[in-house]
Amino acid sequence: MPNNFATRILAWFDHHGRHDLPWQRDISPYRVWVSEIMLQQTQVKTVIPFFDRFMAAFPTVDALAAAPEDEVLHLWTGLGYYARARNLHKAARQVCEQRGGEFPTDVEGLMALPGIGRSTAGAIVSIAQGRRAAILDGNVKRVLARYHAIAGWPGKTAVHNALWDIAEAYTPGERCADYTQGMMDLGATVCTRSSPQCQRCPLVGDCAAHRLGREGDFPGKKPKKTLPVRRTRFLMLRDSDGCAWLEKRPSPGIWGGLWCFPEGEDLDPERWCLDRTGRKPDAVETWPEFRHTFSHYHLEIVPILVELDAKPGWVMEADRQLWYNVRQPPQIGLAAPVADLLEQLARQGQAKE
DNA sequence: AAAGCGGGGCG
DNA sequence: CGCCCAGCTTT
Repeated sequence: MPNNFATRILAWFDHHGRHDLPWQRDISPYRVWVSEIMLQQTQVKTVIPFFDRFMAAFPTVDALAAAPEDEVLHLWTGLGYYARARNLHKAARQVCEQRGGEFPTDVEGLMALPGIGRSTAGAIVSIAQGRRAAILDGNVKRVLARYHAIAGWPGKTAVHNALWDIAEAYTPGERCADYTQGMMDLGATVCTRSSPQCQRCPLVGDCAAHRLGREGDFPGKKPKKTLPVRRTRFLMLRDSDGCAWLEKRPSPGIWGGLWCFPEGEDLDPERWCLDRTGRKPDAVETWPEFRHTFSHYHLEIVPILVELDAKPGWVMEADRQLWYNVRQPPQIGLAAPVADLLEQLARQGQAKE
């Protein structure tokens, strides 16, 4: 017999939960896994088109495992947190090579795969495999922190552990998949970060935060700190064919595995061009600086367009350097500001024609 | 423009 | 444990 808490969540889910999300069709561990990885740090509305494109390209874990990493990152371009894509790809290869394409069926086995932690493992076990397992994503954290008025920022180990204990206690053995989906839906649509719709909440009668009139105080805020600012130059070398020079970033690291312009704070475009091509640039144009913000610093980027009237004949390292043809874009992963600048270069090229 | 979101890896 | 990893939405 489910506990009272779970009973209310389930009854609410039946009438008000989301039942038509793309990953709720043709449920499988693979589809739930991909959706859960994409949903880390990213909202449902943003994920849906990426999920659909990803599934069309890689319908099975075998298809994903067989794909080149560049293609996986290409389909992740714009979604962010690219380590998620690299881990997804690595895990797919592990599942295929070491387990014949079968996913582990328990939380511990799933957590051994790169990119899968306790919560994501719980989601796969409960939603895809229909067995009892707890999750604790941002939505569930918010619901539980408010319901029990748990003080403190969940990033602190003590708060985190307390929330996990509660999550485990409420997770029912029956209809665990619906309960898990229901908790996520409740957090996403009713128990929202700002302006929660408490009158529509099945837990309103017992919610400690609501009773105190302090919904906004839970969960506790992350201590804020001012982000440092770093500066860099992007050297956009363009040849006579309109192709741009890109280099693959080392992995791990910022934008690991993605393709980017040569970049550096002290990079001298004239010097760089002369050193690499043996000739001076035919035109140099400094574009307006813009800011790109990471989780831990701001990056002020100055793009510098360096034009060559010829096609340089130097030898490339094919694995990590390429000429990007804006008219026939290769299937590779691009850092968001790089994708943006390439698009501007393409538009500029069109205007000239 | 600034704040908030948020899970997993790693040292 | 604290820090490292983006990019989107909300305010």
